[in-house]
Amino acid sequence: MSPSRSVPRYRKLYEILRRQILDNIYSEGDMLPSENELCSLYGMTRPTVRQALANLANDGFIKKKQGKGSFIHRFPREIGILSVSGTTSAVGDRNLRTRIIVKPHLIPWPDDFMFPLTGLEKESGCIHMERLRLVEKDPVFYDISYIARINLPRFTSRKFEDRSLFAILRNHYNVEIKGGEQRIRAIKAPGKISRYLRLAKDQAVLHLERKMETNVDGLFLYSSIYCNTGKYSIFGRF
Amino acid sequence: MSPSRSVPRYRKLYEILRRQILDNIYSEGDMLPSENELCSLYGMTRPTVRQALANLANDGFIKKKQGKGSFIHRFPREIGILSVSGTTSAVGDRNLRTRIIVKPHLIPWPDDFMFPLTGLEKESGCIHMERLRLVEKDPVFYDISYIARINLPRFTSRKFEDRSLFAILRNHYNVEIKGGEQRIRAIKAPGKISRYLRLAKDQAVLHLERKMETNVDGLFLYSSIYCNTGKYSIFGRF
DNA sequence: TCAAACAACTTGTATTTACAAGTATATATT
DNA sequence: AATATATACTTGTAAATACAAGTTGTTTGA
Repeated sequence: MSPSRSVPRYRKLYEILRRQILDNIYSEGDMLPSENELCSLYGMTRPTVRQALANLANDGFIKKKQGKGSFIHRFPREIGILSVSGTTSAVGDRNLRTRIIVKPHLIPWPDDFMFPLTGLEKESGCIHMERLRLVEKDPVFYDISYIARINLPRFTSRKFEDRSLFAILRNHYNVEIKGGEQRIRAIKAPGKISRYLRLAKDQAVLHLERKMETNVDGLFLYSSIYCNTGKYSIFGRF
Repeated sequence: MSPSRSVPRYRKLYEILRRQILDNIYSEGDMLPSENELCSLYGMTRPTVRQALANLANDGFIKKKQGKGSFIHRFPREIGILSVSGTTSAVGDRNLRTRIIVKPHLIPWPDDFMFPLTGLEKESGCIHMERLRLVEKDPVFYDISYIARINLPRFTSRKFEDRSLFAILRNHYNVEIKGGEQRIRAIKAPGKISRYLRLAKDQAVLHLERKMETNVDGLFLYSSIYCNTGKYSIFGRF
């Protein structure tokens, strides 16, 4: 009956305000309506409103000041070095394009994988893909992804050209990244990657090995990312 | 009169549980007492207990499962790549020592500083220090710090040998890191730093430029960190 | 024996109420 | 006019209460 089947009210208010902030309804430093105003606007009580605001503050969309109000903070905090939405937001607003180097296909897991795997993951097989990401036509990231084939029907036949891997996982499979861990090194890139990134002789790259947890139990995403930081540097908030 | 002058009750419970977790009272995966048990144990109501638990979950100390309970999660999420407590927790439990290369002293701000500065910062002058950090006797980090001299009396005369810069700021000046931003590159280190880090010829290092926000209005901490990732890699959770 | 239903736990959501504490403005006082 | 003071806002903390929803073990029934 109710169109809101089991979506909490504080969550709905969170989404509404988040949408408004992302759509530039407010500008940097603007004050949100006060908690009491939000209460009457959306017909809920202060604890509910406060939970929504706490989440927004936690995600870096607003900053709260006792006695004053809640203020817009333009740049939401990112998770990890690169944003959860993939590498997209890490390089700002610049034009970012993706070239598939190796289309998603099933392989056996590599022998000495960068992270230990569970039994379930080993049994499920591994979806592997490699993508080159270009910023303003300069190759900047070489991204090697590994995903266990757990509840991902028809995954290898999807088109990955435009939208990011994360967007597809989120929209078609309701998979969301919850957190993860990563190792970072400055190393020399392998020859093949070195050519794709058009590296100078002896030029080092930034190498990330990441394991990402999802909301799906037992499903993790792995990626090995090589970054050419010669022209663009990786930027992140925390 | 009350020894708890203005420290909220949920915060106290947070500190108690955090201390217990850090002191290994529980082991990985253990269940915390239920919310109702915590209520009667510490004489507070569920909303108060829940606020403490929410903060713990947010900091990565526990994971909550509806219908089951709150479970210990050994590794708290870090802020940024390296932990807020400095580089200490980024390399795990290994023996980490600090050598002061350049003692804290007042300098004019560098001309082309890595981040834009406010007028107040420029007027206040800059405390500068350089430290070499060794993991198991291997030099791994070369850390150059810059702090505006805002409300930091007798700062340059303190001893920085043992405790970290962050510990001193926290304990003596009530300065806490709230967030920040950083740029990361893989580059060749300058000669001097290359020698301190005992780098091989042409070996690249990871270079971080960080700006950290604090709870003090207008006070930011800046650091430029060079990491030798040849032997140890930087590990982080998010 | 097996399976469904129930009961007893857990955390999640939400309301209502109250007061404390920080901030800014208007007002009265000197 | 300058300075206190009151006031009306804001967010912060905390209680008491109620029910929803997920999990687990037990009891009941076939």
